[in-house]
Amino acid sequence: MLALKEKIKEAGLKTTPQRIAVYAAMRKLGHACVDRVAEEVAVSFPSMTIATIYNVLESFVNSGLLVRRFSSNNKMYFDVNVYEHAHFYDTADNSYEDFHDPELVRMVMEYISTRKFDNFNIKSVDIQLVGNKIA
Amino acid sequence: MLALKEKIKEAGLKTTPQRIAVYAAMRKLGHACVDRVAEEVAVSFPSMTIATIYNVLESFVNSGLLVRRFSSNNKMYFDVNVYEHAHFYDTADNSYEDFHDPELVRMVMEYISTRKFDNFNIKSVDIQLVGNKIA
DNA sequence: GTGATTGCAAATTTTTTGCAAGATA
DNA sequence: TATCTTGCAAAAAATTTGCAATCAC
Repeated sequence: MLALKEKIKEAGLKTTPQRIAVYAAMRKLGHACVDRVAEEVAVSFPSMTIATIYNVLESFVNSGLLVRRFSSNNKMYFDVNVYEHAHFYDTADNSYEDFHDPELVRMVMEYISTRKFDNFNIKSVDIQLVGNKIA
Repeated sequence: MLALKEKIKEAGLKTTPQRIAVYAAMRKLGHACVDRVAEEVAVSFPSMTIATIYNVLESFVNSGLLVRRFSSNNKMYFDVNVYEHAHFYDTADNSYEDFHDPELVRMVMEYISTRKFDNFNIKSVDIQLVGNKIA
């Protein structure tokens, strides 16, 4: 529990019980949409409102504690791992799974760097392996 | 205009004026969200309702005339180019631009194919170069 | 003619907003 | 204590639904 507070403080945010609860939920979930976070938070903090969850998630994104993910179901998703990495994306349930493969990211970044894009400033590269979990 | 009808028929769909208008709009726009399509369609077909636009877009996705794109602003986006290709994604205005580079896609696919994923069936790979257009 | 498609209106889902009350540093 | 954060309630934005009327083949 201390590590959670530390991370929030480190990010330059005040450590409120609500923020701790949301960050703990994200630590547990890894990737999640808002209602999934709400569901998880409700276990230990049922009085927390959905507006606060939105507030907290946004403050986390703005301070670099979470990153938003790309989705194809018109909902916000967040990732607790903020370093650049690839993902599996399951189109059946819109879930993510990390694909930890620094070599792949490095290879793509290196390839990109050989190209000149004078009309676009690339900040990151997002790679998703799209498909479905095998039952 | 004939090519549009042909494509729709080819996809196994009845060629209604509404579908032609939506497909023409997508051909012009390349990538678009629903309200952008509606705006474009309204020029030539102002009586068309938003529900029909959703219907048509969905029928197009189901029949392979369009593909959905991943976005980070909780809205549906569609791509008129259905073959696999990478994109620039501008986080400032949530716009896409094609990054036609078959070599990149091939390289990543080849790299992926050297890995065994026995719990995930990969259908496609989505690569987005995330950043901002330079003014 | 028949089944698919459209239009409409209402509902649902997801996200945002404004502001008063409360908590943190 | 001053400022930031939370809770609430309402609104806005985006998508979906049901059904009757219309259209394409």
